[in-house]
Amino acid sequence: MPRKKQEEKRKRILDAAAKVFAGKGFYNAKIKDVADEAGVAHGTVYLYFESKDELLISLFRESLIEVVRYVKAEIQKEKNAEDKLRRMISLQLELIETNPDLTALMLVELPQTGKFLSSDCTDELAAYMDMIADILKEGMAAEVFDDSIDADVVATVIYSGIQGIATRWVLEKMTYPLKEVADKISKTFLKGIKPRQEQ
Amino acid sequence: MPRKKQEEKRKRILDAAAKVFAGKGFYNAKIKDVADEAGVAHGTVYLYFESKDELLISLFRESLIEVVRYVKAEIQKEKNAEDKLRRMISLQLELIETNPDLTALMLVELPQTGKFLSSDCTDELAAYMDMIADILKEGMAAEVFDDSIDADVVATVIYSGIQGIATRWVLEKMTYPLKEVADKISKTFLKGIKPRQEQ
Amino acid sequence: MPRKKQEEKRKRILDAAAKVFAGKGFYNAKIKDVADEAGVAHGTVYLYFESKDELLISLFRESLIEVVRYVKAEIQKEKNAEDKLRRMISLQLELIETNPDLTALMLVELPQTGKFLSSDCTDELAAYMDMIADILKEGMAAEVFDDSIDADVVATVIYSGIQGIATRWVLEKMTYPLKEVADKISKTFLKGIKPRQEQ
Amino acid sequence: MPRKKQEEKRKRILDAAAKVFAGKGFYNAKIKDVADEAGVAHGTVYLYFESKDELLISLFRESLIEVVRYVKAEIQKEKNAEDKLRRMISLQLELIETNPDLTALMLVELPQTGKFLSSDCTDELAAYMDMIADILKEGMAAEVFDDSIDADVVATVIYSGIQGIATRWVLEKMTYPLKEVADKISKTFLKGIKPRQEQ
DNA sequence: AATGAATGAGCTTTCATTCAT
DNA sequence: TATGAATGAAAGCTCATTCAT
Repeated sequence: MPRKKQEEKRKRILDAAAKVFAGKGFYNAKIKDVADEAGVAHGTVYLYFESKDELLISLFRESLIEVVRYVKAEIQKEKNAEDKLRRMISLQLELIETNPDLTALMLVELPQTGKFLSSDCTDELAAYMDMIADILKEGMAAEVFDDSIDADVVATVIYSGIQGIATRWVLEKMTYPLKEVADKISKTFLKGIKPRQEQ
Repeated sequence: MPRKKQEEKRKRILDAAAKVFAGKGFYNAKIKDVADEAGVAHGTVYLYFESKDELLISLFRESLIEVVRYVKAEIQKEKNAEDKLRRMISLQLELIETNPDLTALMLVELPQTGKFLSSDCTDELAAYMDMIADILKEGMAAEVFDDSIDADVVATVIYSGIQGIATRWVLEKMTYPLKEVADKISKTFLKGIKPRQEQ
Repeated sequence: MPRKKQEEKRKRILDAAAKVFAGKGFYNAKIKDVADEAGVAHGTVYLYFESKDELLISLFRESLIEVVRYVKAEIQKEKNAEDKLRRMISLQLELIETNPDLTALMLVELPQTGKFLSSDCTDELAAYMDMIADILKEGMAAEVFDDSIDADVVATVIYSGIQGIATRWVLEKMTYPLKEVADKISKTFLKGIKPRQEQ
Repeated sequence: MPRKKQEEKRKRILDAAAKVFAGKGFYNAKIKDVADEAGVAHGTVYLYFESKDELLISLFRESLIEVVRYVKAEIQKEKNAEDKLRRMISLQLELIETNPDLTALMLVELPQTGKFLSSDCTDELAAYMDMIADILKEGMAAEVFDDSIDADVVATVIYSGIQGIATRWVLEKMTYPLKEVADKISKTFLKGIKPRQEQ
């Protein structure tokens, strides 16, 4: 089988895994379910992935890598830290809206699994968090952000806040559009909830 | 057997479950593990809980109820919305520091499980979120908080932000004290990350 | 506790066992079910019977002994073998109608159990079969029964035939009265199904 | 795997189940026992049968269907009702002699189970009983059987009588040949046990 | 490479039995 | 005696993984 075909099948299995794992949870999902969804025999999954665990980890890692790369690229286009932050938040929510399966999975299974599977995708997650922290630090340096904040703490809070909104959106009926929520989040973090004179 | 003794054993099993489920994850934990930790035979667990699932759900629900009751009571003691919010954040982190097992479980298993087990503990979670939203609304009415914010969205972001910090703390080595982090979080949400003249 | 009370409780448990075992089958019935039905704690059952198996065996043996004694006594009152046979068949069906629980149990569980539990109630069953064979032999000696028949074989066929009718009656809705069936059975065995001149 | 091979393995499991269930009783037999006897892993049993219960039911139903078909076919070859009845009794005992496992199972487990498992094999059993009743009715119409008999009752008695003999044969050492017993049974039912002039 | 029949480790759960009260 | 909480052996069943085809 040509390299191309192979890669394609691998991708099909990964996509199926995202859908199935997101739909019924990693532990409730059977390899057979994933194989069926991908349209292959369940034995075939083992030609591409070592184990069920490895399938999940691969899914996490590769998705995260892709997301980080994409978001980083998009952010470079913005001039200043504030716009970068706004764009990042907005992008993140867009991704969630576009790939709810993968998102649900990350939100719901990654913490679960990340802790117990010996996964290296922690690195990728850290990379993402670092990206946010970097934006913050850039802003602090440029004095558009308060230089007394703790970049790591705030980065974590921002990342988790977005995830929390996403979780709610996913667990509820996924009805309302997330775009308008992005502005509310950005505003919350940028200006805080206490009123300011100058605004 | 006296009622007292019975309740005590039930509690012991719940505590053991919190520890074991937090330690190895719900799906990796065996009923035998919980029983051993509680110092009872594994059959005994089934005298107090219908099934492994019900054990987890009970653990979630009862813990959440207790936490919500406690935090609500504490918050009443504060005069204004800003202090209530600070106190709430601070309390939440204290609780996390005091009961890392339970916290880890909530952070890591609740999303996982909440989605797939037909649990009613969603109600309790909603109650918590509502409590935060209520503080925000009170502050908006008193004009100490910006009245243009969306209380539900911000409540979710705050709640998730705290959880995110907690997750990081739990997944990392749980070394540094969370108390000082509380102030950083409060400040982030109250003042935002953009500098202000008046401060 | 007086001897009298003790015996009464033992009897209550046996009766409960008959009802419960007949109702859901020996293997599906729990000791708890029997205890509940008897109105005692389930631990109490073990004060009167060694084990669940022994409870069943006791039930079988004691009931069989009682039945054999009763039927034998009744039969003595009849003068000739033919009347004895008729009476035996009739009595047997009456007993079935009066104690459907016990009967169902004997029909349904005795074969099952008789084979696998090391039970001595085989003796009692043999005693019953012997009683029938004795009637037949008596009739053969008195030349009211054909002396070419094999008493053991015919006794078995008669006994089983009655049980078969009873089984059907029990498994169906137990509606129609068994009495009239008794005559049909007697006639079948006495005269056969081929027409006779003299009748 | 070819259809043929699959069917063969299914058959092997059914045969093993007949042997094992007959040998130790359904409830005492473990799936592992059946699997071992069939020479497969215990998980394999579940590839062919939904559950232990379903295995038993399948065994009953399929065996009964086969027996009924075979006996019916054989009986057609006989001209008159009397010969048909003799042949039926004789065939039945032959089958018992040839397949003691299956027979023991039917005798011992079918009543037990038929009552508690929601089985449709009652239909098959009824078909068998009907077949006997049909022979009787045919004889009654042709006036070779007494037209005052109740075909259903007599059919039940005959069927049960044969089973009773079989049970005894199975529970005892299965030594003597059943063939000669067949004649005794036939004679019992045809001529009755009371002597006749014409014979 | 792909298949899916077969495997068997390992789990949850049940319930007969025990024994402290 | 009577109770019922506690025990733990044991069994049914699942499903990730393997491997002959």
